[in-house]
Amino acid sequence: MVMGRPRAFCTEKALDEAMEVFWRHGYDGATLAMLTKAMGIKPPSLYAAFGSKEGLLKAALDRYAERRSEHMRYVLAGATARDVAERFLSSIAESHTDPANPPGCLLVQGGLACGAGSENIPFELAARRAQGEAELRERFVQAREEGDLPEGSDPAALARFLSTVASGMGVLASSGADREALREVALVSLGAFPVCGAAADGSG
Amino acid sequence: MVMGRPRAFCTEKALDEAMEVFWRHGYDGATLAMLTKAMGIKPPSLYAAFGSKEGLLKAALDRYAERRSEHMRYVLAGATARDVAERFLSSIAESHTDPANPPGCLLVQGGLACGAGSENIPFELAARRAQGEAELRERFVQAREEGDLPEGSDPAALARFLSTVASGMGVLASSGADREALREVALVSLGAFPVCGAAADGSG
DNA sequence: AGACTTATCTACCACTCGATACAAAAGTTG
DNA sequence: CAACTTTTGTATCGAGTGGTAGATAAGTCT
Repeated sequence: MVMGRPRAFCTEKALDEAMEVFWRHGYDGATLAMLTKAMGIKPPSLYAAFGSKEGLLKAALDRYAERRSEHMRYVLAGATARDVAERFLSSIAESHTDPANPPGCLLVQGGLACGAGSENIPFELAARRAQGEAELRERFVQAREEGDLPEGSDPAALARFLSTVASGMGVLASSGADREALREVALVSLGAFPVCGAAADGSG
Repeated sequence: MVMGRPRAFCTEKALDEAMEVFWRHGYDGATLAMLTKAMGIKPPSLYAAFGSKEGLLKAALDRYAERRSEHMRYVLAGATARDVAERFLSSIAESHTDPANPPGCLLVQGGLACGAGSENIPFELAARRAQGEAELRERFVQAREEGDLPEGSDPAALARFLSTVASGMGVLASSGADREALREVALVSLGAFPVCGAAADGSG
């Protein structure tokens, strides 16, 4: 074991609590007092473990990404591109209204606009959102190579569309929309997805 | 004319400047120092005119709503429901990437999550977003009565879908996406909209 | 003119922000 | 045991927060 006094709190548990605070109040709205209270530790412990408030956010985002990667693995394992889209949208509808978490998506709630001194936070969150979109895009590129998507359809555009709807659902959920409302949006959105074997010429 | 010393600044101009600050930094991120500097006035003048920081936001939101109502009048004047959807989405793509304004939508950028003392701000913004959705819904209800929408289609669901995509496009634009990207999303989204005369049974 | 009303400016309030200095505590290593 | 290393709690730092007191300026009223 390493030398020195052992840490008295569980890093993962503390990160989960911090994640919830950031999720509910955004980066700027989350104060050190909120965070330390939720995590059950004092400021010096927080700074020793995570370096700064921004470092704590990044650690929480990493943990958030771990959670989401499980969902994405299931989503990307869909048999067809349309399956993937369906899984993606319904997964978003469920997770964004999971009563175990604050409503919406941490990557959206975390902060689209921040004050002086935290201008890079929105970029950080945007980069993480873009990663999810990239995963979808790669899957759709593969799908098209396998003849699973119509010739005229654009994998990148479809991935961006789904990512955009997911962000919108995050906004909707944070406004208090219930799970059924998000499912409805997911269903309508799926109508924009090209059907395997059908034409996608944009005329209908 | 009313008695007393006349106001030395133009309320509308000042509100436009305040709007931009809220738009770019969000409610919590916008400080009094930023606001007064942008508006070209001192704190006492701000408080005399708008009562509080929250009062200033609401006044800016009212002004924002005025601007948007012009767009919505054009959008709702579309001949068919699909016309309305097309106008709505392309209008959003343009306005959310208008170089004259910060990217995205004030009603989204303003604050989805706020800190202690401004918990009601997200509700305020959500209510204003919901108003746009309601306008679309009423227009689609009318469209369906006029036989302009297929029997199986749900006006409320379509309005909510469009509103959700608009929010998502706001998030996308605030991440730095260019106008062409938003147009692409608008085009794909339109594919989810039922075509007048076609069936809408959700089977494909 | 002089009373009255409203706006503006300087200076400042109490408070909270993120972050830290310092010493005591709790372990490991020799 | 003593030397060393790391964490923890108390107490606080300087900077910035939203908001305001009080004096002065700039108009209208009689």
